Amino acid sequence: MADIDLLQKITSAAGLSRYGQIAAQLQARIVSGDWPPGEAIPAEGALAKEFGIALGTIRQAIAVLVQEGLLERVQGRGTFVRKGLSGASLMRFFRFGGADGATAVPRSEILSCRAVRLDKAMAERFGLPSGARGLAITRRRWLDDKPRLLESIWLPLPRCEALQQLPVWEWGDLLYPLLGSQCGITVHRAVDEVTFRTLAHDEADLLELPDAHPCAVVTRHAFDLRGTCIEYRLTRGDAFAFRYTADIR
Amino acid sequence: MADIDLLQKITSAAGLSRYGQIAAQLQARIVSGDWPPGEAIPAEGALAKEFGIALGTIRQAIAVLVQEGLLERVQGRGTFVRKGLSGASLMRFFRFGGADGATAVPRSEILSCRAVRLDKAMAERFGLPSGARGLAITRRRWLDDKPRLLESIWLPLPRCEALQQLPVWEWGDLLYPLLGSQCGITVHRAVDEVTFRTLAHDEADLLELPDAHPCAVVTRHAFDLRGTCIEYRLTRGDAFAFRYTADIR
DNA sequence: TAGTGGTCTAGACCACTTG
DNA sequence: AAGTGGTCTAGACCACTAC
Repeated sequence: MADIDLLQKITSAAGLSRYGQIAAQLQARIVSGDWPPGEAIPAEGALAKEFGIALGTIRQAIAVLVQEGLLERVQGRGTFVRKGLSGASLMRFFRFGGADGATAVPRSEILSCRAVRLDKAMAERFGLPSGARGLAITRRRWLDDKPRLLESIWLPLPRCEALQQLPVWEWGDLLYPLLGSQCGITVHRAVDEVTFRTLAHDEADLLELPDAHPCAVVTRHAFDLRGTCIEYRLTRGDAFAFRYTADIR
Repeated sequence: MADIDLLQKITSAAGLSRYGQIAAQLQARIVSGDWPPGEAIPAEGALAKEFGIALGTIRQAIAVLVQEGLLERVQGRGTFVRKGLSGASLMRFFRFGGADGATAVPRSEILSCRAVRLDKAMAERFGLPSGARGLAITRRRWLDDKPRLLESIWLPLPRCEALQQLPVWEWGDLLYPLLGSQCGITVHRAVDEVTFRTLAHDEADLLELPDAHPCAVVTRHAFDLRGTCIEYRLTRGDAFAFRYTADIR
């Protein structure tokens, strides 16, 4: 009992509750790949026994990671490591044509893909030194046989080197599953910023829209399980197809 | 014990856990005004005793309402009914000029305010019969001595009747605190939908922007504690001042 | 010092899923 | 039937806030 009290005081001094510490340890195992995405983690009872804590406490730790979106609980089946984002989530911002336009995956056409020197700002995003190398990709996305979105994507090297080996016609329509299978990167979180401007000449040409047509610009930072930025993306689409819903409080 | 088991079975049959039921009862007291916004609710121990349940269960019930945004817990002080939205939250979508533009409250200029017959769609939003009366308000909002936003607001009558009695020059810059003080309505949730279009002649005039200038349109449905829609608002602003950040997962 | 919420324990039984 | 998470109990002590 005295041991437990002492331990409690030490952890409190460190600024973390017991379940907070446990949550951090569980997170470490997920991040390290010890428990891969889609797999079940050990049962509550087993974990409680392993850490030498009560059931309620391990449940609290798990609840933290569920809240963070790292874990998913399913009654009767177990607790699972969440798979990464599908990547189709960018379409949340646009509604093109048909009724099922929201769910359909637009076809991807790679316009260019080459290794480049990252400028200072871009390298900093990826936590790399200035002048580090990256992959610069230009992509056009089609829906209903019409060009809908224009994307400029930057990825850090050498982390995404495997992509260079794979011919672009084998990439498929979604980047994130590709990052998972080829580079072992799970995209766990993305932050999108929306602004608005008019299209440049070349952009308008590629999107088959009039010159200086209004467009919505979505700037995305995507992060892996560790919280490291692993993608910077600039998406442009017809402003008049933009539609977004926000729920406040 | 047998009583408790029986009760458990009945409640399960009803599809609600014990803490779910308790949460519903607490919510009812909040909605009814029994526990007004900003006030503390009784302590956990007192509630547990009143409902004849364990501490952990009442805590779970409270957690539900915290998650819904109805309650707020503060260690050492108590659990409080959350006050409604301030109404300034619409500025989340726009960044005008200065650094503190995000926090500043724009000055409100009421252009018109009159009682009208609501059309079918509008009456349905408010849960009123077709042809019911409502208040139609046009408002222009200023920041840095420039017109920034144009708002068309509809409110249900007779719920908001008190507003008609008050001269518009005494309304102040924020609508929601006014709805609280004059009509006893707490705005607890809002759903905003963003689209883009170009300005009509009259709109461009009022915003001192060129004709057919691109604009962002925010369509808002606001709801009270009961979940009833109590405001429909259409806000228009310069598209080039639009900026919004979304965090995915 | 008294009262509040925050953390933690060591059990019990229930509901759901799978084999 | 066995294993999982979901609900609930009846306590204990700690950290924070206010008087």
